[in-house]
Amino acid sequence: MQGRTRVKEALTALSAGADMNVKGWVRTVRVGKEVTFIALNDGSCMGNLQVVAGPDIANYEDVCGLGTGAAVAVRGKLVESPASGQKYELQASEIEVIGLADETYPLQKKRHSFEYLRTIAHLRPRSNTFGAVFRVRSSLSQAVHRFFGERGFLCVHTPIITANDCEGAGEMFRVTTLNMAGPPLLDGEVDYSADFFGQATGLTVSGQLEGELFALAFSDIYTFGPTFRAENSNTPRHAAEFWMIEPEMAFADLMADAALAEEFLRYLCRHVLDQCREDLEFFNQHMDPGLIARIEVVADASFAMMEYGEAVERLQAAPRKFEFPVEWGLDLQTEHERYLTEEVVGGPVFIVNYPKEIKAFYMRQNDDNRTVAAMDLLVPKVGEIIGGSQREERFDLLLERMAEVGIDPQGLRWYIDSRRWGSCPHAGFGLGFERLIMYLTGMENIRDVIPFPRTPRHAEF
RNA sequence: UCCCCAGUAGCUCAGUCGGUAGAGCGGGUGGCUGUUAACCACCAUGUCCGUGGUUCGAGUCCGCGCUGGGGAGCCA
Repeated sequence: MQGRTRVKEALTALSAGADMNVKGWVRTVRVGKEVTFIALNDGSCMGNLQVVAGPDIANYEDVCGLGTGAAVAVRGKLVESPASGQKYELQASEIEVIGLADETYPLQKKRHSFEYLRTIAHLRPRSNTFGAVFRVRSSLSQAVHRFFGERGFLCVHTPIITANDCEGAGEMFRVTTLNMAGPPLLDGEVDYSADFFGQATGLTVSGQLEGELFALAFSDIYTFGPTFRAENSNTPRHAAEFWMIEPEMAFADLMADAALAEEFLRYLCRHVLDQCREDLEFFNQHMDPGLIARIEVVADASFAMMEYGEAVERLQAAPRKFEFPVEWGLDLQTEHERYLTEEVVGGPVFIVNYPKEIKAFYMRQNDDNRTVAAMDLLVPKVGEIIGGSQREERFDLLLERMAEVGIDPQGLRWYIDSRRWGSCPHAGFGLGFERLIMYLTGMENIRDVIPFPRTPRHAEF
């Protein structure tokens, strides 16, 4: 007998009777005089395989002494379980102890706080919750690529190291090989012309600008990669390193953009409902009792759409007080967004056509001269989950807008060139991957949906 | 960065009016059992975050610092 059978395959076998090898980590051991039970997990699914060992196996004493966390290989026969609680169990004929775990193993067979588990991020994937989180994360990641692949979108890997420092999308991490203790100086300032790239560089805060260039060659593209923000944000929704999905479509306007965002989000909801059911039920039971119902609503509903101007009117007419003022021209706060999606609409809603003063320079100016073709998708419990826009494709207007907000066109010559030759209407959006995972699992802290999260003062592991 | 809350056994927490510290889980030992994060009995657990102060006496009150969490801002 060769190979290794995964716990998931064993538990879902069509019938009992097969001999198999199963390898994994011990979750609990229950020792008896005549028989010992081991709950074995290999990460392939939420459930454990019950291994039954009798005194007849060679190293029965060692097996009885196993602790939570040990790695073992079990050879045995899959049999119908005589007791309730599981359909099958593995009647062991041989148990090899591969890696011991003594009583100092930090994961106990009890509930731990998420705060504590963050301090042992190297071990928490062996817990039920984090097993489920990272199975869902992996499955969603693959679903993202499948969604775009099925629709003919080109996957583009935009650069991680960049010299764009004028996107205004947040503070950048500096990338340098200069000696920090004594950098070369020019007129009292650090001389980046002596640096590795001959100029100041940092980690990307967005792949959008490069993505646009590829959309103007391949029509429909997307990026899915890491993004870095050096903001000192201490909240459950922000990390210094996170993953972002940014599709971009040529010959598309804001409505086409919103249509894609809606199709995309509904596809991903349907995906976890169909493909991650066991893990989702775990979250629904332990984390967020309304989770599955909420995802089902989004998977089936069509999303509402509301003009920014109407949103402001609705907020001003709201029978409740907000902490922050509501007035045409001001940005919507989290409390406003949640009121709109939870109370006014009761489901996902696009807010479109924002005042140009509160949005980025690359968004397309509308004919009213005071709004831009921007959209935010708001969902209950989270607020903004997708932000996108139609881009300003008109050369003169783009330059005009850059001058207004004080961006030096020289640093973005390559971007402006795309409007010089063969420019066309195009649109795209950005979705924070971790926020999607939070939305679809009910996990409430971004640090608990990233394997080894990076936040201010935290880069361990 | 601002505001609020918390820090006590390996983990989760209790600790009253200021009087030298407890429970559950985990661990150890034994018992029992086709068991289900088993059950029963016994045993051991401590820089009460650090620091300075008030006090006869501080886990408890006060100042400062550190760490963690929540809210806000920034945003995805």
